[in-house]
Amino acid sequence: MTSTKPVSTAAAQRRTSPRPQPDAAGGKTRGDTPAQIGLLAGCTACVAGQLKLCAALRKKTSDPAEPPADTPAPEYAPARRTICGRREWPEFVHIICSGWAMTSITHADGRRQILSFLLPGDSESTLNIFQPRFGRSIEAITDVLYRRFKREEVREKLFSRPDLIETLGQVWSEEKERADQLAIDLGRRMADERIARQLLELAGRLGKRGMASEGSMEFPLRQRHIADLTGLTPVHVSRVMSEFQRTGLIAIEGRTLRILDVERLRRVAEYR
Amino acid sequence: MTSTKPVSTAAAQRRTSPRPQPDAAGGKTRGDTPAQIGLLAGCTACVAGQLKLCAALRKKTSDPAEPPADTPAPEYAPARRTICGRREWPEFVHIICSGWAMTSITHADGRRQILSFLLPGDSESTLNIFQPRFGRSIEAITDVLYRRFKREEVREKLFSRPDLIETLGQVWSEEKERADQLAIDLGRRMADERIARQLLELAGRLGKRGMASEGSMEFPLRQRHIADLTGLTPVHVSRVMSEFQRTGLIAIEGRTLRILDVERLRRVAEYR
DNA sequence: CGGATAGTTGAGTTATCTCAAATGCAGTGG
DNA sequence: CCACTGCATTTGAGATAACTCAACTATCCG
Repeated sequence: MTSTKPVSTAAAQRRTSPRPQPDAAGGKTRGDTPAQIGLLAGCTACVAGQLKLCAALRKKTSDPAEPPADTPAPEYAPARRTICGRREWPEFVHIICSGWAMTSITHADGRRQILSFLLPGDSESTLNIFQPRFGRSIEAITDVLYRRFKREEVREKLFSRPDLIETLGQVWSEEKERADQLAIDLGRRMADERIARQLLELAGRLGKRGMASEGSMEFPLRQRHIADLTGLTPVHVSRVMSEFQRTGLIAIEGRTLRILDVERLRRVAEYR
Repeated sequence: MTSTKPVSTAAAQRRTSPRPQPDAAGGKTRGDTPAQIGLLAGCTACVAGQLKLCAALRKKTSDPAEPPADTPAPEYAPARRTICGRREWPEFVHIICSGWAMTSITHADGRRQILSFLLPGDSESTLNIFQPRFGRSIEAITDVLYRRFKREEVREKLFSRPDLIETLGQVWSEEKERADQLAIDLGRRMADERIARQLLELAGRLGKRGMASEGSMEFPLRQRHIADLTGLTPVHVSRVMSEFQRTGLIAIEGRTLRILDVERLRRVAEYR
């Protein structure tokens, strides 16, 4: 891969996408730089996908007519920046507004396991609300906008608003489902299956957010990211993905990934 | 279990502990056979460890003086029996009263991943409360007593009792933590590390429940179980555990496992 | 242009798997 | 009480998926 064509980086492509639309869900954007406001268009994606945790937290009551209140303004993190370090006591619940991020755990000897990629609307883990843990870190993959909700405030809201619990339950559920699937992948699947599954999984999640069409999607991940998610080596990821491209399953150009043959990719993903 | 010695099955040992004490948290035991009542002493373990989900669900209000109500009676499942099949729509939230069980996912081709061992006080997954999923199954490892709470009722209670949310949050949190740790183990650790860690983990969980002392514990797991949890082959598990025994890390007699050298085992568990 | 990061490819290594055979042990039925 | 069956474990030998090391290329960015 890595075609010889003049190419397009993720950043470049993002800059060419439609302009601001001052945040469909009505959040405050005061104080943001123009670039940041541009990124905020991602909130549209949150609302489009059924990812309502952020929206739910931003309403003071369950009355949908009530104007948004006490919403933390989005904050900006450039690609690769650590949003919450592993030695940092997580005082906040983070929700991604736009861009890609990830949560991971890193060993003393450098081995790293990515637990999840975070897309717009995702939170690092609802676990954090009740019992924050050391050792996990949140890191921006692309440029990212995110909101930080104070843990204590979230807890208070939770106790006073039953509807929030329902929403939280959905989010929790999805989160746990993905964690379990990850465990199966890591424990009982071959490298090609793992990678195929993660590509399909990502395509699905992006699709829900209107961030993918016709099997074509932004793909800012380095092979190192895929390796650390799937428990493989970057070298091996390279071999497998090259093979996928050689056999016409997928195509990668610049930072765009296209799934050329979903059916066949699904077959790879499901049966060894 | 079911050893030749008249002794030391899980059930037998539990029966020798202080008498039924008609269930510390006050649950009804009417209708149980004597054997089942014997097993119920396990509830003591639940209460001893800070595993209060079951206890919390069994109270009608948050007032501790209120007598227990509408508690489902414990049900019995012999070893190996499937408690909730993977094609079964999980209408209930299951909580283990005594014995060992497990949740797992099995592929079409037979590969199986155990997601978690369930000890007294554990639930298959709080995920079930909000969005039950197909594909998972719950299976008894030893003889087991468990309670089935109707999902709908649990939900209702949840919305009306904020204190329950706090409890649930704790359980979530622990559950997710373990799921994440499992992912790291599977993705980024060697076989001996994985096994050592699981042994320590189990020792810890049993310890909290007063089911282990001096590093000695009931150990009803077949090597197949360990293999399916750690993503290894039974053959390889055998090799590693034999090595552990040969080098004096652990000792296994009948269905009892003793950790002989915690320090060294920890070192194996943490640094490759 | 130079330096850094990302990906590709080859060659040799290794952790773990597969297959297979042998042993032990528990439960069953005669 | 014994032969028989089935499961769990052990052990050996050979196979393989994935790893490591290393060199090379491509791409990005100042």
